[in-house]
Amino acid sequence: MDKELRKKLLAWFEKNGRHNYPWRQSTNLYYIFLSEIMLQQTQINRVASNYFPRFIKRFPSIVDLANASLDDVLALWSGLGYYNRAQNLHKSAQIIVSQKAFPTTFEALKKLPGVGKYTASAILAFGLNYPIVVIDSNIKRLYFRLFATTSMQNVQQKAQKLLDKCYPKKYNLALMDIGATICLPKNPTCLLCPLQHFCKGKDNIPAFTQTKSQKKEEKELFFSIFLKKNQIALIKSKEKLYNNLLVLPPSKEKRNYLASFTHSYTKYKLNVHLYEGIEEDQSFIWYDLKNIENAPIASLTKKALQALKLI
DNA sequence: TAACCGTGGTG
DNA sequence: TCACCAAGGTT
Repeated sequence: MDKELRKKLLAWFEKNGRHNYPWRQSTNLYYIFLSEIMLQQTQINRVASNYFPRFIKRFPSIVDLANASLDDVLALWSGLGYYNRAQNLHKSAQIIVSQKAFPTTFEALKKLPGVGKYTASAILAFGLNYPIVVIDSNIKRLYFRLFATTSMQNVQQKAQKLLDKCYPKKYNLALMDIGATICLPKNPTCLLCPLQHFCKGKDNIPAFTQTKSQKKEEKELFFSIFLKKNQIALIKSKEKLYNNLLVLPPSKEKRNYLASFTHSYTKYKLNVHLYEGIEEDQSFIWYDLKNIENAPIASLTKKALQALKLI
């Protein structure tokens, strides 16, 4: 039974797998590593069409990345979100270069900052064709339905048994691609699925589908705008949010109102208000507006500058 | 362990 | 329009 499933899976993958992404056509561990970090909780097309090629062009090798400044890495990451990933990517690159070899064991990979259980196993399976079970959210959803369970322990056991130890890379990529294109969270297209005859949960999809709903929380944010000779005052954030990025200074006194806009992320719905700055601070970093494309800033900051028609 | 970390696409 | 969500990790 398992053998037949694997055969169907591989046949489907050869024909229908998403083979065109650049990191899939390479065995360069740096490419695999970079793509895995970038793809965490991020839409694949944004990575494929923009950020991945941009990074490879600017930092062709892991040595180039390790030697770059954090500001340059954050600037290149600007707009992609979850900026700790960029900082951990940078740190990990430095660790790997200092060790003079790319780690090739699960334990060594998982020690790298920003590399968890999923990423470590993905690098082993996709980069080294190492026989290991890979479980991301796509594969988890697929396994829940295939095995008709909602227990991760159950999934781990059954997945270990099902794993194709001859073709682990293709096997895991196939499951991921089916999860991403067929076994969707809502309205999966079971009729197109090569595993439909093996799927124990296909007649009761909702029972084996986890949903995460979170209540929105509205927040008001106030920032100060200081302008001087086509330069704007920014500060280096030391908060968890946007840590080490350049952000607008917070506004305490609210006198000369300039503009407002909204910005949403995870459970937060932000109402952002911009006021004319009053008192300058020594911590200000005066940044050339015409060079803002190369700045380590978040989308929120860019939106503010756009609301003021400064960029 | 549950909360937190971003953003833009999508139906 | 807006809730959901996308190759998770850290604390």
